[in-house]
Amino acid sequence: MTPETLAEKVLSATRAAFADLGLDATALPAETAVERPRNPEHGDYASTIALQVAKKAGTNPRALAQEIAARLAELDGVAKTDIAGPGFLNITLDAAASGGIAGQIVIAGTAYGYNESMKGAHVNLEFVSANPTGPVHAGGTRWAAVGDALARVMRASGAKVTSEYYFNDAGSQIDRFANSLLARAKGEPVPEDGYGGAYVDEIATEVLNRHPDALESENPREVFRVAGVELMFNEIKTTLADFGTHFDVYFNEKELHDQGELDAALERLSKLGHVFEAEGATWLRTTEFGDDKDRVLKKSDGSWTYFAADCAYYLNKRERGFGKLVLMLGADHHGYVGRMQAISRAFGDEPGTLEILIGQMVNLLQEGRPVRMSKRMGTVVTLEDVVEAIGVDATRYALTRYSADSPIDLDIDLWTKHGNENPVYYVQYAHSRTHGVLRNAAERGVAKGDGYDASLLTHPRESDLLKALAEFPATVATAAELREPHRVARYAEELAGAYHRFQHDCRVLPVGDEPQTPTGRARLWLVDATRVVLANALDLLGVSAPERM
RNA sequence: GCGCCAGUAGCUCAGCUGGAUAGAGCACCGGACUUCUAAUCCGACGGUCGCAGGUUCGAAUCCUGCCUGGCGCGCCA
Repeated sequence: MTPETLAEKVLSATRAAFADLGLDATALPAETAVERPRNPEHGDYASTIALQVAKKAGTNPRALAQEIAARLAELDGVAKTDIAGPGFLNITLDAAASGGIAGQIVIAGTAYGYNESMKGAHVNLEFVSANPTGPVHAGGTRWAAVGDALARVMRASGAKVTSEYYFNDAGSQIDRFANSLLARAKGEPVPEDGYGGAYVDEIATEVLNRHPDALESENPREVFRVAGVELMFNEIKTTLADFGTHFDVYFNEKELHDQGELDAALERLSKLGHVFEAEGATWLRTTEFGDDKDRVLKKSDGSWTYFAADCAYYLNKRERGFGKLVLMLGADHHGYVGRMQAISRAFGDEPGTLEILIGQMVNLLQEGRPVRMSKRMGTVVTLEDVVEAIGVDATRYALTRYSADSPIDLDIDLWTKHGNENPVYYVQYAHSRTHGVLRNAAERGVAKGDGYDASLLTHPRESDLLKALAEFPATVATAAELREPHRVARYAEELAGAYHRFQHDCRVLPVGDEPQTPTGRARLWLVDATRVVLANALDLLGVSAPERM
């Protein structure tokens, strides 16, 4: 029995109790969940439903819990029910009922964990979106990992997700980039407002390799701009691909200009009555929608602002049919939240149509000291640098195991350790151990068989492991709903721990020439189920699941 | 000044969107290798959940105020 089905049974038992007691059924929630009590004396699962609804229904929580418990106790699979404290409902399952999950998991395979909590949602998920003026830096790297994991987690929860990267290869940032390339190609220092760093030299050299006559051409700056942007962007794309992050759409701001979409957006906003002229410029009255100041769409010199393109891009996404737009920004851009939300409201969309996730900064530590980052000095830490230092798996894992709300101190020394202090190894090693057992079983001709007796899985380590395995779909659903993929990583660590403890205490394969026992066979199913779930969890994070380490 | 985020064990962080005695890893101390890979496991130590109020059967979690730290507040992109 899964926690989900048990929760449904708790709810229907409560409904039945309400009917029999003549209570008002409108006090009942649409759905409920059971939790795993920390204290094993409190059973396998606990429900607080009686505490939650008793007051609303005008009854005593303990008495109500008693009624619910009596009905639950009659169900197949429920071994025991108890009432504790003010009205906690503690439920103990039969070993056979909780052990069945292992077989279900093995059969479901890679599909286990899939849930439909976001079914029907059509999501546009935008992240990274760095302009091609330099390599992806540490902050962008965080989103490359978290955004990709979030896309996977949402898809595993039934949502249709398009991952998208928005960039501009024509703005003044790019001009400064082009000027920097040109200066370095001439052997001059980069301009005051230019970009420093070794990559600028490398790109400049590469442009010269491809266009040996670039400096003598009619418009050298233009040659460097076009070729430099292309080289830079290819490098970014390659780096992201090597990192395992895939984008469905690379969207260029230029397209909005070329298609006249800024004018269209302006017209739409004007018709809606949110645009006004002042000081020679055209403004959007974003303060009407909670922004702290109104924003300029068209400057007094007639040119568009970047904000105007944001409006057009928003409209473009909505017209492509997305009902939910998720935008991931670094904390250094959180000042945009107010105006971006105002765009959404100005177009008449419901609150919640646009969701903006803010990720805090990433600091790199080495030998306990912060690695100072400065674009000007060229000491910016890039995605490639981090990957080179600690590898793709460790980087992705390190960036996805923390809540986006909290700043990360990424300790290079810790994440390069091949030991249990490094969480990614802890999880991957658990996975590889399952393969080890299954490999040994195969070599010795010990078969898992077509079925097993779930009631034999009664060891505390076995029931802990089973309960952990059963939680996976709910973890994925919660991670998707809350946009918090770090929950999957934390879950994987918990599951890995439960497995390590199980394998330590519970012998799976026969010792020496002893025959295979029914318990051993049931355990083999449990090992296989753990293999499936660890692999699925790591896959959601984009981290590899090695069979040997 | 205003806004966003954070403050939980010595350190790094979880805490299942209000539940039972607040957890994990690291560090430190003490144990388990004749192994299914010890990249593991077990035990011990360690807390005024920033502070003060409030909401209720019940608060680390929700509300208000304050303190501390990070980030941000352009007709820049």
